[in-house]
Amino acid sequence: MGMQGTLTRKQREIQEREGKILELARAMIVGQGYHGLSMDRIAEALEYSKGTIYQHFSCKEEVLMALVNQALERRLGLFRRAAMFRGRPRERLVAIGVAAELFFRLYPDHFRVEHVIRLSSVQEKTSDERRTFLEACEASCMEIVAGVIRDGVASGDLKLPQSFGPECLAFGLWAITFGGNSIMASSPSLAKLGIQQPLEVIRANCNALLDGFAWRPLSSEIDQAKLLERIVTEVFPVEMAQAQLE
Amino acid sequence: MGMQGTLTRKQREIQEREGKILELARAMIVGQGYHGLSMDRIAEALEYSKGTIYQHFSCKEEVLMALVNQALERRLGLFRRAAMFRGRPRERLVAIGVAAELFFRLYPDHFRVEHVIRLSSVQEKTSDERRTFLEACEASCMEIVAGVIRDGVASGDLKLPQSFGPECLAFGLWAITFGGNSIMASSPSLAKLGIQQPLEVIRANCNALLDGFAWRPLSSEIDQAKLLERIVTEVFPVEMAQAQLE
DNA sequence: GGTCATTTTTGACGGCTTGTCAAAAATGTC
DNA sequence: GACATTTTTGACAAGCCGTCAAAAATGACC
Repeated sequence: MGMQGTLTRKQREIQEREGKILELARAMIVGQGYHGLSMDRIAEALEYSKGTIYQHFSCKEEVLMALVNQALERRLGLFRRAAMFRGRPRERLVAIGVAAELFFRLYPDHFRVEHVIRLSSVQEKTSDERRTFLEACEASCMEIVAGVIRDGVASGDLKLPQSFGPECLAFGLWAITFGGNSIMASSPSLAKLGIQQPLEVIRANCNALLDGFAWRPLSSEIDQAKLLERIVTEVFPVEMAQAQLE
Repeated sequence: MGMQGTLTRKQREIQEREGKILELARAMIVGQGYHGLSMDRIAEALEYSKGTIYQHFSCKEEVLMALVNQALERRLGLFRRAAMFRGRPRERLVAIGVAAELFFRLYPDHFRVEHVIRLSSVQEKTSDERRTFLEACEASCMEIVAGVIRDGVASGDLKLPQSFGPECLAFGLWAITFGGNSIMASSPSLAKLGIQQPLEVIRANCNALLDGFAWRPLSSEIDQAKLLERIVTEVFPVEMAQAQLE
């Protein structure tokens, strides 16, 4: 039997099946939460036996973790592109903020899945490999943001207090966006609390946080609408078109 | 049979048992996550039959929701006390920040439980009563914070941009603290990412956010150590002693 | 004390889940 | 076509949730 690429037909078949499993698993989680993810039902729906499914993933948690890895990888890609935006450091950081927002709007399923895993007890049963991948993604994201912040300091636009490293500010932005998105996803009555456009509010709060460190140019010194326009057209033209449709 | 208070002996017994169930359930969740919470094992450990447990809570989710209600009530209490701190509005807000931090440090189990419920699909199966209680707690917390912010605006210390209500700022603070705590609880390698003292970092970021809106007095104009000292001794003397011991 | 309606408790049960593993089927090589 | 290897299968053990008829405890009344 001839080789095509480096994989046999069988191996390709198996890879394809793994994709189908993950696809279905994500739909299950998004539809009915982690509780709704059932290995039995995956097997039934895909018309394989349970044993076959367990050949791919040694347990339920492993399936979830694989989904999370996909999600983190995807976001990391958006961050990487955003960080390459041509502009002053603070503007590049805004671009990363747009990336985070796009991730949430475009792939809510991915965010949902990430949200689920932030209960340890799930992580504990997963393989070292996937766990270290997760840590690596987290570290990379952090590094991208901290890098831009360092650029800001280097360019003289920003001066951070003693004992408050770039990572600390990166953590603050991370906390706002992750926390904000989490609350959005889990507190359906936000509008009743007076928050009509949570994503815009998150963006404004991030801006205020940066203003708090007097990072130049201040948000008031920037034409926000114009900047967003530039970011979208230069970095995320395709994604934004997609987001518009929803 | 005489009455004592307004409850019969039996009714008191039942109430006590409910307490024990919740206590045990919390320990299970904290120890092994939501997945580790088992009605069967509760019944076994408490030496009652399952039916009896189900007399108290109609399903697993209801148990979890009861725990969350306890937690939210507790935090709301801390917030209420903090908001009564005597000082300028911005200082009162710092007091609320201390309350949030204390809640996290003193009752990590409660936070953990709250964290678990922020995956919907759990909420869906719970009773209306408990769900509305949760919403009410959330609304009260929001109202307390927004109230202090309004005081800041009224006193002239703070000027918010058009179309950015007090609730929006409250949401920002909520997002930072909830997001920060969530990340802390689920990302054990924070130190590797350069965050040694996450709680202090959260506090600093909150301060920066307020500085971003130029809320007077700015954090640089305040003797932070002294202010914290005052808050602790005036509002949370007991709690702080407890926190110290850990 | 004894009777009896009401409340409370019990645990076997059905139906679902995860994860295992020996046996069966498919595959590929010679 | 025979044989070694890989892949798939599905019955199985063990665990879970939630139900419900039957059993036990309670308490009011005589």
